[in-house]
Amino acid sequence: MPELPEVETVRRQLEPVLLGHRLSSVSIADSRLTRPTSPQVVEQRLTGRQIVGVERRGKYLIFELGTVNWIVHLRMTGSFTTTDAGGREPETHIRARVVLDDGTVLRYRDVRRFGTWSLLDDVERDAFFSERLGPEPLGEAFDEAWLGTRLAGSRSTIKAMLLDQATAAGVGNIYADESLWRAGVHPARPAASLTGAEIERLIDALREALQQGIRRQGATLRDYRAPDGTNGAMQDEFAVYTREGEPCERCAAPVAKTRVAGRGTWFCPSCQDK
DNA sequence: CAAGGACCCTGTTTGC
DNA sequence: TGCAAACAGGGTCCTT
Repeated sequence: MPELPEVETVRRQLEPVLLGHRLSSVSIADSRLTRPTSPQVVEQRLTGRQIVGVERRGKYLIFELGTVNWIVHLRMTGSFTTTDAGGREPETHIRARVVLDDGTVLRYRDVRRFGTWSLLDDVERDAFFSERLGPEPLGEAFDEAWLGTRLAGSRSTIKAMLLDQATAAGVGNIYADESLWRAGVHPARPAASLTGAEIERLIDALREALQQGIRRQGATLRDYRAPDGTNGAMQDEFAVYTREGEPCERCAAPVAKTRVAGRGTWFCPSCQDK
């Protein structure tokens, strides 16, 4: 489940491979990928373009192609792999292939076919992001004033608010649970009940969890792979996520699993305040 | 109108 | 043991 750290890892690996190169050929094997646009139209519009930027916004990858932006969301099981790197990449569920002008082959794999590719010009892109994404949690705009205002006007749980991409772009199930544990806040707490001190702690906790995820090149639970084919290592450092029954490393109480905001949720029932 | 649920998918896990 | 049902979850759309 690629979240901000996983997508940022993908971006950092793809940037040096793609930047400055042209797309010699593009073939898309899954018509779902580009809906509602047809794969043929997207193939034709991508082919021959030069990649002048490789960016990320929330969980979206943005390949800047001059007059158009190729925007990719990996959703649950999407991944890019570059070949020539030993040919060890999986052969199943390849939904698209891109060949660069230097012969590099970029493969797009997506078992569950939830991922999306779209082409937007700069105006469309800005509108697309501004109407659904809040600030980058690692950026300056994500501060106590912003989060405090959002939480104060909410009647849902803090976990649901963290998962809302309009609160902080790029947070998913893993980093929501990990940051709430770091902050010592129970995931089912009403968002509006957090104190100023808790909001400050949560901002720091979220940033730390995301930065740790980036340092560890993301978390590989099942499908996620970096473009060079390697696994992330963040799953080895989870404090609570998927660790039901194991001792909390802060207070030794067993980690509990429950369901919050419709998602599997792991937390320490002893040191995350209800 | 905010909030919760269904849905899209397919491979894996669970439960009878 | 075998097989069907449940589950996983990001984002969108629909309902409450």
